[in-house]
Amino acid sequence: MSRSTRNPPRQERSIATREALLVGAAAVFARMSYAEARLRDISEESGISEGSLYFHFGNKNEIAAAVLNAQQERMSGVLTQVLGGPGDGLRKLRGVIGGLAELIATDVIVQAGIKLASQPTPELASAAHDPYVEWVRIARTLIGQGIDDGSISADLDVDATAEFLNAVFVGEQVLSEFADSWASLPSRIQRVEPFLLDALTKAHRTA
Amino acid sequence: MSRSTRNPPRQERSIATREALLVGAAAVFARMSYAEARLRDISEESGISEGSLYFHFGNKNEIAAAVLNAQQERMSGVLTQVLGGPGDGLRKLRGVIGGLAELIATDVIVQAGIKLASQPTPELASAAHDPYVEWVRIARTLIGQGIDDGSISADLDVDATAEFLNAVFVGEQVLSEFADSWASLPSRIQRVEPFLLDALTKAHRTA
Amino acid sequence: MSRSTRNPPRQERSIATREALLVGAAAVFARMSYAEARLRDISEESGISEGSLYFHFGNKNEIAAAVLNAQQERMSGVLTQVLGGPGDGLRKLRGVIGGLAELIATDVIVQAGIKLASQPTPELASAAHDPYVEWVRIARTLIGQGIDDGSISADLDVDATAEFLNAVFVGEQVLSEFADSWASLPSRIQRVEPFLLDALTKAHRTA
Amino acid sequence: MSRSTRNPPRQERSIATREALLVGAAAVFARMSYAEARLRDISEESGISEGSLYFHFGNKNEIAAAVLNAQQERMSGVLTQVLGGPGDGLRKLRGVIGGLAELIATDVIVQAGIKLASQPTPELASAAHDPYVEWVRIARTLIGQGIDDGSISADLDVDATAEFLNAVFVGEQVLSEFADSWASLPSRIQRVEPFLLDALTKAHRTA
DNA sequence: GATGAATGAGACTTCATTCAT
DNA sequence: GATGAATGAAGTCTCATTCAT
Repeated sequence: MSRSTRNPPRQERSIATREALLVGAAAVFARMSYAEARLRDISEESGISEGSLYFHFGNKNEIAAAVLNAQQERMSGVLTQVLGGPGDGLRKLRGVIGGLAELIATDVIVQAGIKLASQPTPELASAAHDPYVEWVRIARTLIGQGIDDGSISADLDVDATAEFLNAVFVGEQVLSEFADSWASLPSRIQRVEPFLLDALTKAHRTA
Repeated sequence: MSRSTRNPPRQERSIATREALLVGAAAVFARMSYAEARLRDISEESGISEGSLYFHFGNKNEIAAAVLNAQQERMSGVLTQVLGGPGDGLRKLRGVIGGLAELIATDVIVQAGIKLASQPTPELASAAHDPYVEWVRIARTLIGQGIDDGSISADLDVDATAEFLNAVFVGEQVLSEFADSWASLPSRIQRVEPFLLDALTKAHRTA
Repeated sequence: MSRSTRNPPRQERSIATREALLVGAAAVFARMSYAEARLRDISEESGISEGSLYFHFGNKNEIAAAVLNAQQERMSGVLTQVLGGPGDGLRKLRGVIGGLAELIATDVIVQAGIKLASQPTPELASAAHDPYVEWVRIARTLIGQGIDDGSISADLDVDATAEFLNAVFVGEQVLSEFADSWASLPSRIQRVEPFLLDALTKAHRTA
Repeated sequence: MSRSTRNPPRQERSIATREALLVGAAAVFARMSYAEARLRDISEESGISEGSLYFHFGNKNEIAAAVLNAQQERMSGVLTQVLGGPGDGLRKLRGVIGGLAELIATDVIVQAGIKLASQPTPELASAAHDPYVEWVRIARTLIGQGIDDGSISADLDVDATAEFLNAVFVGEQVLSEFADSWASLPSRIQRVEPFLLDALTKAHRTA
């Protein structure tokens, strides 16, 4: 029996340990606040000892930072994929929203990132807010693109519309969190989608 | 100067101490999570000793519960006032949203309640969610009323519309919190109000 | 209506308060250790506020000292009465033991004193042990007297016999305390009395 | 010098730490009440940090419970040894008393157990009283045995005699504790042994 | 690389004591 | 004389972090 099939080489083992810690930490941060989460919880959730945690991460703050980085990567993955795909501005915008909702509903690392963002340690504030900033930037771009290609109503204020979309999206996230069921996010989004479509495509009444 | 003018009687003094603790605690809970907040922070913020805190409240959890109760009362005050006032369903709905936004923007106790609601201790969960439940119930009522009196489009799904309004409202709260400025909430609401009006009054496209 | 019938004059009122505190404190010290007993317990037991306690006694230690003094007085009362009465040495010895057992069974202040003696603060050590010292001194005296008047066996070692009696007496106190029923002390003493009588009156085998 | 001789392996080290805490705690509980004993005292006495205490025991109460368990084991050890040895009922009874007195005089864990028994926390009450119950049960058995084999006077009431022996034994424990010298217990027992022998072997006068 | 065990800073809470009314 | 209210010192316990094996 070769060692590599039964016992992975050190480097691989180490990577697997790190990954287990990351996922375990995400599971913990997804269900309680950063301050409430104890390293012991992460250790139990991941099956890795607390001591090992300090081999892979500098301290509690850094493991949260690593979760946020992983979240950023996964969200970027979805965004990149949708943006590179076919369709007009409106279609892409709906695709982005749906894709992110799907991701949030299923990926514990993204869920953890969202919870961490609502109560950031000063050191984490920037990492926690970056994903939101990126998503809003992309929403703005796609609205502009949609106005150009005619799929979105031309009389819209781009900034106000982006903020509006963001508010709905963030609000639904919080509400699904309250309901203790991130899984409900996609169906929630579907339920309010008619309102979003109306807002984006119908002529807009001035206040 | 008579003694009585300088030192208020015991009973008043005690009530004032309790109030100072409540407001101080709210200020602390409004800027950090329940778990992060130390009794020492509350003591320093309120100018009342930690020992006294335990004369007025049973423990840390109970002072948070008291903040949530105070929040509930203040929100009910606004809701009652608007609901008892004049106007059709749509007007009242806008009044309620505006009134709550104004309250949230200015009242530290309400702000603290909102933050506490996003990371409730099991014991606090119910108290923390009650204000949301009440607000949504009222939104539903007013939408129905608006449909009856013709101020709101008749083809709307009452539940979906209430959820949509709630999502926007909750989302704007979170965004203003992220921006470290609750004060921005009323203007944020104003900025998205055209979208809300459209959604409530224009004929609604079926998904 | 004269004040004195409805509201006792200050001095009497004060004495009554002090007495209530003393009895209340005894009731508390009789059921828990000095360190466990809280001033609040004494206040609740006696119906007198904690603040008042500091008008009548200097601090927690002094109220325990006052309980011990009161115990001393009551035990002396019993001893004096029996010693001044009729009878030979043996009869008086039995009278003292029975009298003290009766007192311990019924008087909460004496019970408190006994418990305090088993865990004395340094400041209380002397006051707590005095009653025991006095009782043993009297036992020795009475044994000597009994030997002289022929009611007690002449070949006894006075000191060893006094220690033996003391051990039995102290042991029965502890056992009735364990049984959570000081009231059982007199019947316990009666049950072992034959052994005591034998020990005091029969010729004694040398070890 | 090889490393292995200087630092014992983890498992041994851990056991040694637990033992040090147990003995240190016993030393503390032997000289002050459970409520007076501070974790800091135990830490200083044992040379182990307070934090470590919570690695080995759940809380202050559990460490006292562990002391009581250890006491139980040691007393059982002595009892088993004497009971399995040679001799008639009287001889074994004297052996048990002497053996226990010796143990109490020298073993700080047993001393601590005795003090804890006099002021038990509700949770500890049962564990604290068990050793007494066992000792009395064995005394009863041996008295019966002694009556059967003729070494103890046949006209004795077994229960009353056991109670009497227990009272003397408990009383001497308390008295040696008062004298701040558990070491005096064996000689105290020796001093009153003639009375015990008389009580057990001479014909018994009815009350 | 991994981990069991140890540590100390600091959190929440209790309680004897004081003081203005 | 009596008391409600306030205080701060000190106690128990938790937990991020370290280190020898």
